[in-house]
Amino acid sequence: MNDLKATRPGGRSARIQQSVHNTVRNLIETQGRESLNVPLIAQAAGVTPSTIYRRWGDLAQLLSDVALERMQPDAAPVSTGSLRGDLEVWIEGYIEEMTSDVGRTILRDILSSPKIENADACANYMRQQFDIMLERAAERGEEVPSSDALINHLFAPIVYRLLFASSPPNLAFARELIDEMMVTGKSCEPSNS
Amino acid sequence: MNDLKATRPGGRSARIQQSVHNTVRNLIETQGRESLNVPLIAQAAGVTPSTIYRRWGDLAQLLSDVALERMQPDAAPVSTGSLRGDLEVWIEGYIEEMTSDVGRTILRDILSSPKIENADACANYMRQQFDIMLERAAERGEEVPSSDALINHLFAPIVYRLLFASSPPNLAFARELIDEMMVTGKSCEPSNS
DNA sequence: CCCTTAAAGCAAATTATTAGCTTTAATTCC
DNA sequence: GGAATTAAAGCTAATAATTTGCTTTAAGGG
Repeated sequence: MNDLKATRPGGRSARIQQSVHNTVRNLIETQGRESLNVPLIAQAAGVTPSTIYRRWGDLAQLLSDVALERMQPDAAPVSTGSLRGDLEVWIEGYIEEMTSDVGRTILRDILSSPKIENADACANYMRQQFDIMLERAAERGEEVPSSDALINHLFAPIVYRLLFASSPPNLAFARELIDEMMVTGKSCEPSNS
Repeated sequence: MNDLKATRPGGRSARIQQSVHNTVRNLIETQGRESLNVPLIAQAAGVTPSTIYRRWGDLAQLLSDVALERMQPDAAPVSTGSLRGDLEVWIEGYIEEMTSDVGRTILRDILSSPKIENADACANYMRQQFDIMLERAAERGEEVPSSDALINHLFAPIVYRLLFASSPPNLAFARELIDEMMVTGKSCEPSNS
């Protein structure tokens, strides 16, 4: 289910990865993210600190991995019968989840790893969700924008504000972006080839 | 020039802040950002480590401050006689600067502070640049989009890809966004009130 | 089953960070 | 202008985090 490309993924390694990930999530819940450090996590997870340092390198990388796991969709987007409806429901859920301090921290944690892999994986998760909605709409015969258009003009502005704005994006903002989206720029979008 | 809201900004404090900031920039140039740590910076800057810990809290905050300083525009955008031209030149410069590994790291560093202030300040710098271009265009009598529209549909997609895409945005991508921008959605944009 | 080896445990050495106290120098108040 | 005041830096000792070398465990392959 996860990025277990480890050379020896059987049993113990996977067990420890799970244990550490779960421990981090629990500690974030109970103690808050600010107070986390490697020795604390190690003790709570019942492993030795050097295990964490050797597998993840540092706290930032571990938090990034845990945050990425949280961004992985657990289901296909709710189907409402129209692209517009699908987008509204999905974006509503996304904004609800991500405008909290916890949510914004998740995004930052993903980006705080020096490796770009996690950020890229996160973007791909989101794109997949959009693609499902677009494919459904296309099957219904709706005239649909490209997934690039969706990302450029709907998703990117929301993420930009989540990351950079002192006041997070709200539902009204998202709905206006959807409105524009459904009127203009259905296709012929840049694909950054 | 900077966020010197310190209660005692005279002489020494400012000197030390400058010295530390300069040292960080130099060390990033010469040693690379990965190898940086607080004791190293302190020694190179000729201060004691506890000074850095007390003023900045930790390395992430210091790097965030230095990165923010780099994002501060040193001049008004080049004036070309048209909004489109201004945008093209400015975005071209921005992309050239930010698509390098160093550039992308600057953005991430700004976001890696737990305080959102620096990210907000960064967004404001950029908005000011756009506002200058828009005001010029309005004075010339051009029909102009809102700065929100510019941020949502031109700048946000570029930043999104800088942060999340394994392959960074290129000039062609930016030009296509500008093209769309100049044709559709001149006004009535969401302002996230 | 045994052999090989990736990954975990353990402990010592190193390095980073914090905290208490002293000193310096910027600001304030005569 | 010259003390008095105090924010911020320096210094050092204590504490905590990280790295490293070696040992042990257990997964994967003959």
